[in-house]
Amino acid sequence: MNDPFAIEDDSRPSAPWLNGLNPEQQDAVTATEGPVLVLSGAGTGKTRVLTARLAEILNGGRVRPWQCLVVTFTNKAAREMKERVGRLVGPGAEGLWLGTFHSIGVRILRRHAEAVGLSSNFTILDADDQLRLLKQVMEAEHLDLKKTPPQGVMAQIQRWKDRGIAPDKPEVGGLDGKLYQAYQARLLALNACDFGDLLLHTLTLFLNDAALLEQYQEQFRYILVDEYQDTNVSQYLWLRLLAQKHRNLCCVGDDDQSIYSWRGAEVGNILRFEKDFPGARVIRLERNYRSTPHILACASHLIAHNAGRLGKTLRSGLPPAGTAEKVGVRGVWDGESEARAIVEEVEALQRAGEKLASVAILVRAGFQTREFEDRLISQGVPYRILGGPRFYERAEIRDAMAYFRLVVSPADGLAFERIVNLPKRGLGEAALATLNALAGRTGLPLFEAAKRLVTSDDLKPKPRAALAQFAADIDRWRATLDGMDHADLAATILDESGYIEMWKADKSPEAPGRVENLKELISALGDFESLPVFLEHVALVMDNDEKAEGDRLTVMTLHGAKGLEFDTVFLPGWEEGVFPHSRALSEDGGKGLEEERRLAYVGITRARKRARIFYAANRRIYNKWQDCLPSRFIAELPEAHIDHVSATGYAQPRWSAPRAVTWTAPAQPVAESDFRPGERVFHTKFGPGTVKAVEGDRLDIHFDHAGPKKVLASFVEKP
DNA sequence: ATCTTTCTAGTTTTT
DNA sequence: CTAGAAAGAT
Repeated sequence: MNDPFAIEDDSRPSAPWLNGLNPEQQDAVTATEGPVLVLSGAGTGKTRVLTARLAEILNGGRVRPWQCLVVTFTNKAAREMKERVGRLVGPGAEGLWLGTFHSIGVRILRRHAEAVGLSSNFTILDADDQLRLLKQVMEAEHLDLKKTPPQGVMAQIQRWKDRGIAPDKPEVGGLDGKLYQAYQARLLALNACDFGDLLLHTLTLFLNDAALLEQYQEQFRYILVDEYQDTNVSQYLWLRLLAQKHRNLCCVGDDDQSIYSWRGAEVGNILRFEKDFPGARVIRLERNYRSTPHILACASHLIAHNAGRLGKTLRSGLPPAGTAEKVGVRGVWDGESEARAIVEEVEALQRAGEKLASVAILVRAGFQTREFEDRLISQGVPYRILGGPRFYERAEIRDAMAYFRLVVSPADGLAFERIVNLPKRGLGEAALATLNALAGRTGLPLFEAAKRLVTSDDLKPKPRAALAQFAADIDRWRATLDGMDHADLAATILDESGYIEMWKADKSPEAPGRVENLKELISALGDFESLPVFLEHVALVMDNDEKAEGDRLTVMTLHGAKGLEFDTVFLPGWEEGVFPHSRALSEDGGKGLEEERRLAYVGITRARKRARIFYAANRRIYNKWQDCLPSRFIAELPEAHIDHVSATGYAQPRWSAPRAVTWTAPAQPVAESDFRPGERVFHTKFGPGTVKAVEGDRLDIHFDHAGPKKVLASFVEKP
């Protein structure tokens, strides 16, 4: 991202991190004192500014690295930042507090766990464990899990936690509130935290202990926050507390790229920054160094339809290039022809010498990847699909991890329950009920209770022997924790427990893959110093470093694409109901629609050179054919910057390089005015019918066999 | 205790 | 339609 228009600041020759920055960027880097909000549009060099700012602060020699706190949202962002800061500042960055909100939260919480009723070796539960725990709580309350779905209750609990509301607050009420309290009590009893707790507990800690808060406030003289538009209330409160003393808080974000409100993110945090931090400076980064002017114009025009923005206008910071293509908008017949058309274009790009790694297909929802995968396979185009179940979320990995967890911490009841009968040991409901009763009566962890239970005659001989064997195995493995190499131990556990054998014997098609994953898990373990260190890492960093090997096309969701960029981006499925998604449309007050529009904005701005939008006239959803209307977002694009070719033929195909692509209109182009109510027509899918009403290019047709439907005029022919 | 049938829901998912 | 979960059958 070199800026040809950058003004070199000669007065600071000793600040190489300012080299090549434009004036706004320099401003954002050097305004180190006081609250600063950096509104950073897509492709405006945000990460660079953040790193340079850090270099500015650290190299000024005013502070030690451990007095700086840098918070990111993803582990990936934290990793990248660490790397870049290391390169820019070198050993001067040693000791910096840099990490995700959650990892920083854990770090603080482990030091002061007792103050919130935990001990410092607490376990961190993932979504799966959380839900199982809540189910147990609800079953204990004799609730009908069908009438009150645990997922719904969990969502409410999560919402409270996201908003920084502890279970004892007055806002917490109703059945959900009661369950929240019970769930939280269970977590404490298990010495466990869920993700929300990592922030909520830290918040409680600070609020209950003014001296401790003061200590951290004093320590963090400079605070930097990335992706500020994605913070939830709890994170916001956390930041506000910590920044109160020195007020050197710099938040970087883009309200137009806030796409996680359904996960608790509050755009409001960014919108009200100036009110919360009086005297805050707001710096706008609007020079985009990524996309062509056509792409920028489309993105800006589209996002301008949202109300309640802070307002930014992206301008190109790139030297003008006369050859830029307009943003392509293509109407196709159905999902299959959409996949065919896109893959054809991909192949043409490939022939023209483009790298597949610089091309992406960005879909709204996961199910859309399927038709592309089919087509890419049949055409032999190398691809990777991102966003499936993540490595550490796979059942076999979680099972194996449960074994490790139980060996490391015998009190981990959730791990115990998960694997006690896996592989099958003949320990069913009856045996577990007996065990649970004992654990409940004595207050012992399940594993301890199991050891006691097998000394009695409360179980039948068979399950009793099985349970005794299981407990003995776990204890035996634990005994070797210190002496044995941890990767070897892990392999031994999976072998001797019969777990890996279970999958090897499994005849289902996915079983071999699971065995492979388990082997990968063992080898990944080698990179860590011990089993406990590995478990902590996995709990916080759920992703497995994607090895982006070979030249492959990427297929992923729009959400997954945030922060990435590609030369060419294909955006399929721009139809009402798909994108914007119907469920987002039914949300209150247009909020959902605006977020969908931001998602569209994110999608378009991923493209450097080429963006292609597709919409289909028909789509099969749950095996039912539905006719679709083009997304309203298409109408919101500026005509001068798009090149719209649809079956209606009202736009000229201006297919710029690569040339090899031919556009085939699925039906005979017919001018829309040609149809009159009462006229007989023929539709390739629905057969013959009679026009009932004409609405622009949409026709209400009563089909002889298929009944009444709304279809586009372009897909209808005169008989 | 485990296998089999029946039912239901079905966006996005940084930690 | 179809995957996953829960209830019923053996």
